[in-house]
Amino acid sequence: MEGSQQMSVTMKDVAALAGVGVGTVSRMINGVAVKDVTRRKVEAAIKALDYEPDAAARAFKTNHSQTIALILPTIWHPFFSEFAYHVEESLSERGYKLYLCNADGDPEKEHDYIQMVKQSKVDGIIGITYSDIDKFISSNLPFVSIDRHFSEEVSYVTADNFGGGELAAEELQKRGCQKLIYIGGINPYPNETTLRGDGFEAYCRAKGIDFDILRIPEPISDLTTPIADFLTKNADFDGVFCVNDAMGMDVMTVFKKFGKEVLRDYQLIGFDGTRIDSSRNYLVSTIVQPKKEMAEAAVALILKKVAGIETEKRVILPVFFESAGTTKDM
Amino acid sequence: MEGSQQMSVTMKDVAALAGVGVGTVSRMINGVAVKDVTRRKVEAAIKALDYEPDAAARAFKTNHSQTIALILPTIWHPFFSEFAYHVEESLSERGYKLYLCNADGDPEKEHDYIQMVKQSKVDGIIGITYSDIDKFISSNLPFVSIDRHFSEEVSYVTADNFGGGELAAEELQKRGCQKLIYIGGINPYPNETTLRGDGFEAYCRAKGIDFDILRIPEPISDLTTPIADFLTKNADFDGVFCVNDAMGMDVMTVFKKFGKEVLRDYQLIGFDGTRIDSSRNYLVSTIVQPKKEMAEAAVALILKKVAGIETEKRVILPVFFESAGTTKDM
DNA sequence: CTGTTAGCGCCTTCAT
DNA sequence: ATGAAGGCGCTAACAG
Repeated sequence: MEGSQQMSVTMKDVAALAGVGVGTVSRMINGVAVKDVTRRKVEAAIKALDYEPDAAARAFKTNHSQTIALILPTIWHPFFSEFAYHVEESLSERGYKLYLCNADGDPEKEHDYIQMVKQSKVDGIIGITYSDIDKFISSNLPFVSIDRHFSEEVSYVTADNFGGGELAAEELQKRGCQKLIYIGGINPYPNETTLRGDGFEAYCRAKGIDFDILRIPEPISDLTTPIADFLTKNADFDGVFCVNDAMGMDVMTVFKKFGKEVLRDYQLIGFDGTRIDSSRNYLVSTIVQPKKEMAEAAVALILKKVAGIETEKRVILPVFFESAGTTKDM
Repeated sequence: MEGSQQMSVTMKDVAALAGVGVGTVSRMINGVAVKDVTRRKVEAAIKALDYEPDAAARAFKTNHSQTIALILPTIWHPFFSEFAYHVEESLSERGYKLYLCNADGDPEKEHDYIQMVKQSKVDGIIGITYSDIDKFISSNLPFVSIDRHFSEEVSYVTADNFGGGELAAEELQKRGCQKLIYIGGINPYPNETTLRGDGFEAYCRAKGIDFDILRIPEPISDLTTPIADFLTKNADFDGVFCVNDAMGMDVMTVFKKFGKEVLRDYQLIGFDGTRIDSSRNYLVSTIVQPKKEMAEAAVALILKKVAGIETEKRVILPVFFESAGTTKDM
């Protein structure tokens, strides 16, 4: 680091020092063909002046900010933070920046955010939204949705939720469970997670497995009451599949109140593949969503759209099972 | 939503329709006093045209992007993601956007990021960096550090780590522990977390409590070996304090291999206050860092600096204890 | 209080 | 392949 320049040095300064026109410098920066001797002169000037292109000016001029907005319910949740981690990594490798937007599941906040990022000339949006947002997305702003099917215009990336539900039922069955139950939420905005229960149900029916389903209306403030109700009619289960890991952990806590211990009285499988760290174990046995692959697929899609390239309408990625202490070893 | 305009409408269009000069429109947007009748005309025109100011143009012109960059090791970690959540919330309330930067603890990536965000005219940086980064921060870019003391120029926000260490020892003692141990890491870049062990040690000495300390060099790839070594000399402990919750969970796993069960054979307190969700329980008994308050303090500091206001050099926030299943009830 | 105007740094024709 | 010049949308300084 030499002396820190007071005023920022512009392309004009570089051009002057190199004895060329600003157009030439601009072309160089943008990787357009330039004669070799010229290139060297300009490069020397850039280094001498410690010139850095002004990203704000370029964004202004080109209407491209090299920025993608990620809108999600809350980064404070392992699934979203892991997903966001991979999105950010993938974007930064390509020279893109990331706006982080927590919408808290609030449609109004989501709308405000979309307005805000539109004004900021973001190049595109990756969104995990559980509310009805599609009408706010103008068709000319590239948008990729996660876990949510919008109109025909919008591409989306999702894990194989239906297959994951089937897989969960199968893994419980393989471990000797006789009576399975599924516990999930239900809310007015349909989303792909509903398919987890559907897959579970389909598998049970196909294989003739005894099962039952509990869908609790969201938002869920109290889990104890609905579960207590449910247990009066279904106390004999020995295998539990929950719509996600967090629910699974809560369910275990509630079951314990009713004298049911995991492993001793039942086995449990969650969904997501939640862990607090890349090097640590899953919190419960779980159907793992391939978050890294999903993130990379989302980034690939959005950048294609930014570039004006036609993309596939949807990407469905496979899930897999990981045992982690709430199912028996085989 | 009316028809979507093809071309973006500019201030000039608004001015023309309202029959005023562009300066007037600009002033209005920026909240400068305007005569009431004029204001109404302009507001009408804005609504009629569905005008939105171009944030990129403003950033270009003013050199302020209303954006703060948050640089942290990885968002994929509950402490950072909770912290980031509150930072984002606090910023968005004030009309600021947030660039999320995962540096992975890599000094070079941190450096690249600082370059990148400088070019993008971010207004300031909030950084949680565990590497030696201060030399890259030019003094004219507002910077607030978390958990890390840099030069005199840089303000920082931190929890009371020393007091937290004392508190952990006290809570273990109150619960009847006779022989305490501390387990933490140690690395060449000094940071505030070291104070947790120091506070623990100070309390034990002051109260005449039997204790021992294990500091494992980072990065820690294997916890079993150092703990096995340590246990040969210190098998009789009944209270454990870990530098953070994640370490605490790992330590419990290792102890189990050696036949030591938490609660039965020892009690354990971690640090951070890790939970996967705002409505869920802590993963272990823990010294909770007030992440929301820390985030708000960091935002307040950085925005003051952006505004050119003198700020306090450091903010130290109090911690508190929360029991969650790895300590006995009292 | 308000209209007019000069750029901010860069990209992009348009000639050359 | 390159230099010159216009203008992106906005703010701020200046005149009125």
